[in-house]
Amino acid sequence: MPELPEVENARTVIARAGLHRRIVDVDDHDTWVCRPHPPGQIRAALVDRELTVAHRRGKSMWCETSEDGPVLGIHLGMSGKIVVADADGTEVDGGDYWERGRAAGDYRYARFALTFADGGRLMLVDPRRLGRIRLDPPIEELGPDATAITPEQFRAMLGRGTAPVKARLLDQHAVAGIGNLLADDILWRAKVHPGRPVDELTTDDVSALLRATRYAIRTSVRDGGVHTLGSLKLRGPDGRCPRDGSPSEHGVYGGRTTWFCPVDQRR
DNA sequence: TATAGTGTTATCGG
DNA sequence: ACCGATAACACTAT
Repeated sequence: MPELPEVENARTVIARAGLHRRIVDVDDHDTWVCRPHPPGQIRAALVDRELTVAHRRGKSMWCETSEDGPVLGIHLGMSGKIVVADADGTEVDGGDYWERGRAAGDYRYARFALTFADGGRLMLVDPRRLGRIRLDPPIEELGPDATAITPEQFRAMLGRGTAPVKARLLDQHAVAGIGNLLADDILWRAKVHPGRPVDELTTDDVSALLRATRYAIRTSVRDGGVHTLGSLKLRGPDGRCPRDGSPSEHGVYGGRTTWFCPVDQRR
């Protein structure tokens, strides 16, 4: 269930195991995941080419292809994973990132796959089909990547409007790469209430939010996931604030369940 | 058995 | 036109 760190891991899986291999077949029959492309369109565009570079911005990935081919956009959605397997189905890379209880070689949720000349495959495995594969994705519509955002860009991103700050942090057009758990961690760390309208943030709030964003993104990427974030302790009916031990509260902001400390994070 | 969910986007309303 | 809220997508975990 990817946040930015897991997407970066997936990008490295592609970079390690999916580049410079001739594509001989493409399974693009899932027209929901591959929308708006009709079946066969992505296949026709990729067969006999290779992936040459794997990029990431926020939670979106894209690969350049050989011979001035199209760009292949990959988004993992909420349940997608990249798995590279050998011709016999043995996982070569990405296979350690998997839900419990799956039998080895069970690719029933592969929604898209590239087959290489040696029979190996690169798959988007995605039970919920919330992931997305498309040609020439509109990367330029994304905000600056959360790992590289400058203070000026950060201030501009929060800038105008009446949106709850949590909703703005989740807006991939404003800043790319902050998901629900990272947003809660950033707000908790900065001691800002998730429902505060962005145009009511003080200069100190903005500074604290920038520092918290830097910290949360850096440490979660370093740890390979968001599982080490302190704010996770806020979640659930028995959730408590790791700083002061007070019971957490929750609500919906920006359409997502939000857990916060009512003592630290006042309106 | 019922409900919520680490994401995005089309659509609707103000 | 801009901004924000909501539903939908399909399956799993609790």
